[in-house]
Amino acid sequence: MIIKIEFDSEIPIYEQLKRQMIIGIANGEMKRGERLPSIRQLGEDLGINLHTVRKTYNILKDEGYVSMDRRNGAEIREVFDVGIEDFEKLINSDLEYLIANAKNRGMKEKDLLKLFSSYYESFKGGIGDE
Amino acid sequence: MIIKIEFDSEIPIYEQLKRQMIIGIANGEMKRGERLPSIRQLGEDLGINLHTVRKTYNILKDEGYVSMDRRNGAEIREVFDVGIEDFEKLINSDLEYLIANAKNRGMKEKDLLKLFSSYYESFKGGIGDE
Amino acid sequence: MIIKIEFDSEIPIYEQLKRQMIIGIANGEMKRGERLPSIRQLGEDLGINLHTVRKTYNILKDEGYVSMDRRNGAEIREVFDVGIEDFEKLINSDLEYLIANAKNRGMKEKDLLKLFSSYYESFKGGIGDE
Amino acid sequence: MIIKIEFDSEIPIYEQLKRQMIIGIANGEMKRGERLPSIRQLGEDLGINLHTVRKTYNILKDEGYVSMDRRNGAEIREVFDVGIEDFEKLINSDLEYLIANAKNRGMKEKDLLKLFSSYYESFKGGIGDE
DNA sequence: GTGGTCTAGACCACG
DNA sequence: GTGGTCTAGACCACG
Repeated sequence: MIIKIEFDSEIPIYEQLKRQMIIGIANGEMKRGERLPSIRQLGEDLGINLHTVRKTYNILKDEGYVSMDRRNGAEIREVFDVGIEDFEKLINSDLEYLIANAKNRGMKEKDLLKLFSSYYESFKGGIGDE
Repeated sequence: MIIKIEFDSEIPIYEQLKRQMIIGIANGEMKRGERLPSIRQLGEDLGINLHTVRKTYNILKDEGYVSMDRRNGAEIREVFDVGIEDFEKLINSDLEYLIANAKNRGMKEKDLLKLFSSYYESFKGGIGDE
Repeated sequence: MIIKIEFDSEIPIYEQLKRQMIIGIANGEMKRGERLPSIRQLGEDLGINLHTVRKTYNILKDEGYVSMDRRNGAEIREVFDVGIEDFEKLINSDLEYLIANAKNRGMKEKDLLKLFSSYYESFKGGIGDE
Repeated sequence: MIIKIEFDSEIPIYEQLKRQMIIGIANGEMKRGERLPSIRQLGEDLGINLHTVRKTYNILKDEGYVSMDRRNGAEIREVFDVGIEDFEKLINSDLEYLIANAKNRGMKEKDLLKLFSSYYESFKGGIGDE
């Protein structure tokens, strides 16, 4: 899986990394139970500090995506059962703003639904489709 | 239009304000050509610093939603033709992440589409529907 | 409120700090809504790094004890409504072990209950008694 | 006696093992003078490293629960007279923190006492009741 | 002035 | 070899 950090983005590095990993989980590039690279390794590969990688891993752990221990390092969890209710709140607020923006910009409901479905399509075969 | 700032949110105040105004534009609470309250007035009403309000107004101006001049203050523009290309990038990246997250959490495409349409519905009558 | 860090303890500094603050909340030395010292200030006072203090504050925030923002710094929340169910699990496992140990050591139920009540007594007037 | 290690717990394995053995002693599953399984055997049964088992045994020895020699292996001691003063310190600090947390969370003294007694009850018949 | 991010590097605990 | 803790210090975002 290819991860690309934009160093001059206003989105923090740890957040960029988190988002790309979550997308990687959705589209099947990362499987349940799969072992993640070590914090040190990934930091080196991406050219970022290991503390920044750790922060991302810890957030993914808190959100239920990842488990970590000193024996096996970090890995994708088999089930994502943590923080669902927090997620519901988040998605509602994010989605409302996103749709408002799209509508104001003149995007028709039909077109947004199409865009929407094409993303869902691109994630076929990832987690959630078994 | 009622605006509600959560002071202990992790979303910056200027961003909360921006989002709510964009939602207000989408659902018709704010019309094209409508004059916005003065920076000083709005800051006072919301109990926030006027630098913060100015920041929001400037961002809305940069994004093409608002025009500002010394005489008339700020008002909603008649056309939103600025910053479209930035918007395209943003919506694509945000939407991809949002859908990835929803899918990983076990939300079915059908249910997300429904949630999605209900938001679109709630914006009936606002800008973009004329 | 006096906080004392043992630098050669096996309990991490951030955990020592957290525990003492939670005890301070229980016994009324820290009140709901009270402002905490800034991260920098407390780090200086205790002779520890500000990142260590930040870690404690962030944990207390995650556990629902503290809210933080850039305007007011950190403060004790008015209600502690986060993470209750996690706490239930934790207390059960900790309590079982603690009691097993006490019983093995020859401590009688009566004496442990007495110790127990004396702690509860010492927290009279703190949060939870209003 | 059944021991269950959670490999993705944040509590170290040697500590999980120690706690469960101490609980087993309290509830009578392990008796005074009883011989413990060999380090190698237990490690194999639990699927953990034998260094880890050795660490637990050594700690239990240091705390006065277990005696070890080359001939008889490890066994539960007849009297637990070592490390009492350490235990006193520990229980006081742990109990204070536990009760503070419970109180802050809104748990009433009555309910905590009830929980407390139910654990004591569940240990009826173990060591400390003869 | 407040907390947040990021880097850098040392040392430690676990297994 | 893995992640965890702690320190140190720079720069930034928010208000």
